[in-house]
Amino acid sequence: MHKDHEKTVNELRDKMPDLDTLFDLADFFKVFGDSTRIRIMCALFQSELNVCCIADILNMEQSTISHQLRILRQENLVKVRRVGKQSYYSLEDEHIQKIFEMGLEHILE
Amino acid sequence: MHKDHEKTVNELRDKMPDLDTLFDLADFFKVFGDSTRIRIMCALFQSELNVCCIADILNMEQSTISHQLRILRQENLVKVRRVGKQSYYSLEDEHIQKIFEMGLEHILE
DNA sequence: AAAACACATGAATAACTGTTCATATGTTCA
DNA sequence: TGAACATATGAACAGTTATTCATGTGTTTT
Repeated sequence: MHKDHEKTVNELRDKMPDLDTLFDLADFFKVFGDSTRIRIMCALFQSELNVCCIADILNMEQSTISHQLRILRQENLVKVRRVGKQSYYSLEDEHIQKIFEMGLEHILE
Repeated sequence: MHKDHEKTVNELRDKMPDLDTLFDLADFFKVFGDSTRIRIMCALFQSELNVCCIADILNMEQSTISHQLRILRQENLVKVRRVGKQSYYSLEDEHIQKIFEMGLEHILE
């Protein structure tokens, strides 16, 4: 390894975001990397929905949906509104839809 | 389950993208969901780099980087340019940086 | 109060994923 | 041609993750 190489490496490394930030970012995208969660988010683009409704739409078990909603909650992608027996879920903000759409653009090229 | 509920469920289901598309989308985001790959992409935002250079920047083994670059290649996120012994990697398009930045925006809120 | 309902959650399991080690491929240079 | 170098790749292993089943919590209804 020459001096030049070493210099470039150090410069590039310094310009990168904190390691912690990049770890958090990976964790954030990890949430988008599962088809069940993607489908849940996709359903929520249209309207607020309760758990059993989501389970019906995706044709999956209520337990599965609940588990995945917990993960979406933990990463602040969805919020809950409790009304009696039911929990109504909706998207936290519109970043999510934009990221979703950019991904869609990419794969449809 | 009442009629109304069933109707809503069917309507929402119909408005969603194909299941195949959503699977592909999840696979696409899966690539962003690993810190090593995120760091590789992040390094490539700045300039084209060869494998050992990336390994140096991230302070990881060459083999690890090669394996992850293969995954990035398979999802069309990076492209390679061979020059003699070296393989120079760069980002396929600027969607990637936008998605990256949107994710960053979200987690820094 | 008891039954019915909506949802959450812990444990178990099966499948997947990232890293490492060893090694193979292909290129340059002496 | 042979040694050195850059990269790629297969196999193995450890760690992670999604789903299912069983059950718990909390709310409504009768």
